[in-house]
Amino acid sequence: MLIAITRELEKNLIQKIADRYGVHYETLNFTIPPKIEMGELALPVAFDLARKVKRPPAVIAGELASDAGAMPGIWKVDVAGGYLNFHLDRGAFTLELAQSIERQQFGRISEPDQAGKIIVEHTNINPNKAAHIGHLRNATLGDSFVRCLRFLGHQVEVQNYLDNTGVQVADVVVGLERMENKTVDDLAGVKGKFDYYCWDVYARVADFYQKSEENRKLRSLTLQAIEKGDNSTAEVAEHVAMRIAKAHLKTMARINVQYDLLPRESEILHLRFWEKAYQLLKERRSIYFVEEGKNRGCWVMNTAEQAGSAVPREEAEDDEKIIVRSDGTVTYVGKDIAYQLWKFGLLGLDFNYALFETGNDHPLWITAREKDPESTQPPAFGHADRVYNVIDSRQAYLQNIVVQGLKALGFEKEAANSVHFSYEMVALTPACCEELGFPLSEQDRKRPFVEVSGRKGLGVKADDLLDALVQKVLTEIRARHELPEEESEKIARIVAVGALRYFLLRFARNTIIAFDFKEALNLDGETGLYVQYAVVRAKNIFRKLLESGEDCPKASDSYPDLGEFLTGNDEIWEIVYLAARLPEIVRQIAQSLELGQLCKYAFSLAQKFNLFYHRHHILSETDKRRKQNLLLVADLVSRQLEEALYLLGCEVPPKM
RNA sequence: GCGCCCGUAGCUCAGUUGGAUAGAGCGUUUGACUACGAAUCAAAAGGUCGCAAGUUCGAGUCUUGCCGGGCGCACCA
Repeated sequence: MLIAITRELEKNLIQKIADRYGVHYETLNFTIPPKIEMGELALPVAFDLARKVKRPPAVIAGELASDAGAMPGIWKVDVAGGYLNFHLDRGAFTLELAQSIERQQFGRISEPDQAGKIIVEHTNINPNKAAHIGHLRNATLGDSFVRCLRFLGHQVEVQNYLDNTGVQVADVVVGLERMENKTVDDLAGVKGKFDYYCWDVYARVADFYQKSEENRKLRSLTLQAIEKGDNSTAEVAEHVAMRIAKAHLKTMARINVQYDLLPRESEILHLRFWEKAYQLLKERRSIYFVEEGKNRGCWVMNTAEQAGSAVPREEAEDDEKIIVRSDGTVTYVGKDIAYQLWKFGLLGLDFNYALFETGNDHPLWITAREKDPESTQPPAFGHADRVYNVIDSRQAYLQNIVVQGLKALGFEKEAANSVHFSYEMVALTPACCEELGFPLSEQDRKRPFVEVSGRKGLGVKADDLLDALVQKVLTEIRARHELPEEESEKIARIVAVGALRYFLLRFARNTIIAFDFKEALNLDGETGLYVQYAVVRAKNIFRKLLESGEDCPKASDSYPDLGEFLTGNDEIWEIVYLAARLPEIVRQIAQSLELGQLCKYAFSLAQKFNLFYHRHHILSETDKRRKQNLLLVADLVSRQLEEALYLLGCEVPPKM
């Protein structure tokens, strides 16, 4: 809606500028004036034109203002300095917004900006230990991004890749089989949180490897046994990977994260995805065999900007990334290239699929080795036009190689549409490490943060953090309300998840989150809870209104003096205008991938609403028309806030 | 050594493709519940945007150099 008005305005002005000055712009950059009294949209184009036509900006702005006066949706235009400031028709705009919200459109225009299917891959936790806070950041970023894309009308498929045959799983299997002497049957009998159990085992494997060369050899022997299949070690690996994957899904379900498909590495191997990709890479000469030097016997990809025979061997070596090892096994990057090709439908192969039981109503599929004749028809997976891989920034180098692989194969368009959704890690503050009972070296204690390490068992487990949050919220609820325990717990869960997701999403992607319990468990100030509370307050107004037998206003009702009311109330109009900007914010996020912008938006809208709530006591308002206007505003703000919360993956509790 | 990222209030962080007076939260100080529930609101104090040049109508934002910190650059993923 707002976007439509802006586009219309842009189109008209570009034309007017061309007619009057003979200067042609492709786009115009609208900004927002510092104060709402100055208007809703500002355009500094006169500064730029001033240079081009050699006349003062204020004069140019004045001329454009008179041209732009009679445009649809624009009430008036004025000039300040060299800025062109546009004022919207407040009453008409507000009613249109209210109607759009009532249609569940939230003020957006209906068509997506670009058609085509989008795949978002996120979470991707190695299924060998419990999920930690770093994984939560990945999953919340990925999940909220998916929600935003779907809000904009895109078709999105969410994939959570399971590296069920990798080194990390092998390490835990070594620990279980060789250190703990466990068989599959023993493991099946392990009660309690299996992912926690493996967390501890995994943390001890490093020491086990340190002890002897023989122990270290077990790693590759185990890995080979897993890849080969049909043996007891492979069975243990299968048990571990799937059981832990289920634990991860359960953890993620707690924070409202769901997936459409679980592609497994084992299928990429068994269904020979890699062999197909290997063949393609060799045919197109994207990789080559090295006869001598340190990479002797390997198939490598040259990652230099301009590779050529002119470069001496020793230098070329530094730019080579090994894709196939000298023992003939493929590296992770190789498998990832195959997987990425499949995502775009370029591999000419497909997985088999089976439904995966999750206990919730969202259907989840998993790749399977064999076709299941009994299974219902799976949806058409893959064949994306655009792919986002949510992976932390330390893997930027590898993501680049995958994209280079696509380019080398001639898939330029797909390479350009492969996006590394990069974000920085969650680390621990030194204080947090000590709280967890981890001794730190003198050097580490001086550092701003300490990296989470699964190998050392150093990290805050996702479920533990959530439990701590739920407990904290629960004590707050008990102090405020007398409710049945079950209801308190339900509210506590919603509030805790809101707080957690908001906390993880509010930072910019390339900000390292130095995790600290005090900060993460904080429930004051800029938190998800604050936004939830604003909605709860708004809903209380409408609940009371209904209880007293009055009707809630509808967008289709008549509001005879709404325009006048808003013209006389800049503060209230400012709230409405901010509420209308939700789709614009979401559209920005589709570009910037910065979910923090949505947090900031929701928070500032909630802040303005709380002030509004404080200043205008609606239910006791005696002027009927004024009351109706206030109710309309409260309603539309509350609904936009609820939608923003939904996009952040947060729910609204019935009370708090 | 090469590549990428970050230095903004006491602390934790925002700051759209360069735009109008650099913003939030926490913490500190002070005030507001007989109200749609105060998990709230109001007010105050707090800044050489790491340093120095440059680009231009305009720089926290772009360029270069320097200082300080982080992350990559495996026949691991």
